[in-house]
Amino acid sequence: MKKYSRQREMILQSLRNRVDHPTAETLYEDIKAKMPEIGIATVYRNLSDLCETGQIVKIKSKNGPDRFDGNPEPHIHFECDSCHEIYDIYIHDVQTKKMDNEIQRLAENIGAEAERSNIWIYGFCKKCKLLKNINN
Amino acid sequence: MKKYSRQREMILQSLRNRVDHPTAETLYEDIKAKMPEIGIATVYRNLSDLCETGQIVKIKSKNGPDRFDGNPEPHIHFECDSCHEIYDIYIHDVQTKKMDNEIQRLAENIGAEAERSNIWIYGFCKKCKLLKNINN
DNA sequence: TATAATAATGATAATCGTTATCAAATTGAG
DNA sequence: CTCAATTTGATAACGATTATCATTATTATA
Repeated sequence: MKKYSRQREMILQSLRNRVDHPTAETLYEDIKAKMPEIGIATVYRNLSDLCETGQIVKIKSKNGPDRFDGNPEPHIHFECDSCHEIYDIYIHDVQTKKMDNEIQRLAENIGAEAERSNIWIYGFCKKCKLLKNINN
Repeated sequence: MKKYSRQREMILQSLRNRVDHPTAETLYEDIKAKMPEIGIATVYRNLSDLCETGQIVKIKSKNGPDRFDGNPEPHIHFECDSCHEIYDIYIHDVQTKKMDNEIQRLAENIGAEAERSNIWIYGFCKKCKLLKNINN
């Protein structure tokens, strides 16, 4: 039976209080400020647990260590080709439903049943797009 | 200046001759049968090179080592929740264009410019869907 | 509230996938 | 064919993550 732990709660809250998608290491350093006795293994262990219960989401980075997303609600990720920052894109229900239908039809192409989907978009973020235009 | 190598060619062809998405290790074992002197470092090195030139694509697996896809043409990946097999979904030009427009609009939500996108669908593949129905 | 069972922790060793190093072999321009 | 540049294969090193395990924290129950 699963027991409460101060550390797990702290890890969850720390992640939820951020808008970015930190690595386990970043989160560890962050938490050590408030909870100096915490160990890195505890951070990895709980991040895994929280993923399994669906409270957070693990993100496989193109290169470098895994990242974590404190928002389990389905949304789209955008990664900038220039600054490599990851942004969330939220869409309204109508758009979501449309997207889901499209996804479902795509799965049917191979006789499969779609449960979830994961969409990544790559390109230039607002900031880097502007910088690019200034320098040209 | 880039030079030809028997090994790189063998790695590319071996990957292209498969319909699955093998790990570097699997590919290495596969190639050793025909080219016993090849080293694992050569496989990793060339897979990286081939990715950089866009001839193949690296796939970040949810857990376990990276996988490689010999088909650089844009397509959608489906991963089965039950057997974890990865399937390709190809879509026709009309569907692709529609999808691209949708992606472009999504990026505009955060003021970004979409260059590429990557879509993963999860659920039950044809085979596992059938098995599930039989057992219930 | 005290006890006891069980789960979680933190330190650190071990593991895994991948990359770096480097002497020897291969490739290709002249 | 020669020679410079690139690639190779063996293996050491690395970084991220997981496993181990004695100690500590949590919680059900007396």
